[in-house]
Amino acid sequence: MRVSKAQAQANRALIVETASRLFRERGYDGVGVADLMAAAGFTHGGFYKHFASKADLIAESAACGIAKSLEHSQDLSARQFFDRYLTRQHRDARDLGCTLPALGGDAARQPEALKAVFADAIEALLTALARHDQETGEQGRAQLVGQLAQVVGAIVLSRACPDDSPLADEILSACRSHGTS
Amino acid sequence: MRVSKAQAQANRALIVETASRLFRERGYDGVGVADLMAAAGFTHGGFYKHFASKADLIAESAACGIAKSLEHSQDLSARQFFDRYLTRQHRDARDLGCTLPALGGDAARQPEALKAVFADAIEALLTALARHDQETGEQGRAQLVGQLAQVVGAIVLSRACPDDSPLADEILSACRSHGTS
DNA sequence: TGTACATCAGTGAACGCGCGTTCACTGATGTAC
DNA sequence: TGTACATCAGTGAACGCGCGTTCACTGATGTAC
Repeated sequence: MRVSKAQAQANRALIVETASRLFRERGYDGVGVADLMAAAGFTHGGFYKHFASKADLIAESAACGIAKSLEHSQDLSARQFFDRYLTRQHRDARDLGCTLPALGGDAARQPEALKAVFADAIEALLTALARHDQETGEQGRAQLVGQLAQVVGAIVLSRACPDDSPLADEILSACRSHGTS
Repeated sequence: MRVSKAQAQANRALIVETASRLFRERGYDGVGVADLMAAAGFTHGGFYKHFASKADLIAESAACGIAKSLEHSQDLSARQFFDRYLTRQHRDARDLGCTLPALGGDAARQPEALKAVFADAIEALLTALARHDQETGEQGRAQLVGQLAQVVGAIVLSRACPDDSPLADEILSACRSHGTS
């Protein structure tokens, strides 16, 4: 059942995107190669025609997830970006949300190659946010780093609380109103 | 090889403490029951004389880890606590550091019972920090929540960067100097 | 343009391995007399 | 206090299962003539 080159490339991209979503939802250890391929509509054997190993896909899916986040932030000021970041929608949609709170904790235990992807991702996000804030000007990079840390921490802590927990909502709203760091 | 009641209780506590350390370092999926029991100096079979399941131990080890953090914060002001939080030592010693950045991301994918433990932990930590800040007084709870989110996020992001990454250090120092949220 | 053949994306069975959990067993501890 | 027996913490082999990875195979695609 060979498939056209264009189709194969599209299928590969679909696998990466599916992986990015599933990993964010269930973690790197929570998604098997077979799960993942089935979710993308394939059988597991074909996986190794596209990737050398699961670790390779993990690195690629992290880059893909962050690229999507950057697209979404394209036309937002830092303030707008952080305000959307600290919503219940973002908190509750792990699979579609930012990769940093979803997998940052896991990245710490992964190979250096993946950590490099995360470092590049953080750097790219800071650059994008700084670029759209040139009008306000006074926002220093250190302040931006501090704000990013705060919103990432807020999502991590809020998600660690039970689904109906008042604390989960309090964490988000407390950081929303004190977002000027 | 029966063992005295006191010894059995001490052994149980040792298993919980060992688990708390190993989980923080390698994550819940990264430590097997056999690994864990071996690290505590036992064979794996005895595990189920102490715990009904791995999930039960996970919940208990999280509570244990946070209790240790609270002890350490006992005589510190919020400012002192956060300053120690944002050090390279803390960043590099995952196994001995705070449970929130080490396992908060994983907790999001764990059963509600564990999330309840995390929510209680966050609440207890906020209470402890507020108590020692009554002298300064002006520190509102929302501000404290914001600061906690920031330091947790800073450790998560810093650990997600490669070991020798300048960005990893920059994140910590940026949050240290802007810690007044 | 049409034909013959090599390529290779995708299939699904199979591999060794480590996981969480169970179980028959051991022998020192705790208890009843 | 001393003896006989039940208890149960800890041992280590075994269980079924799902994991990442491999492999022989299929058949449409791409290529050479």
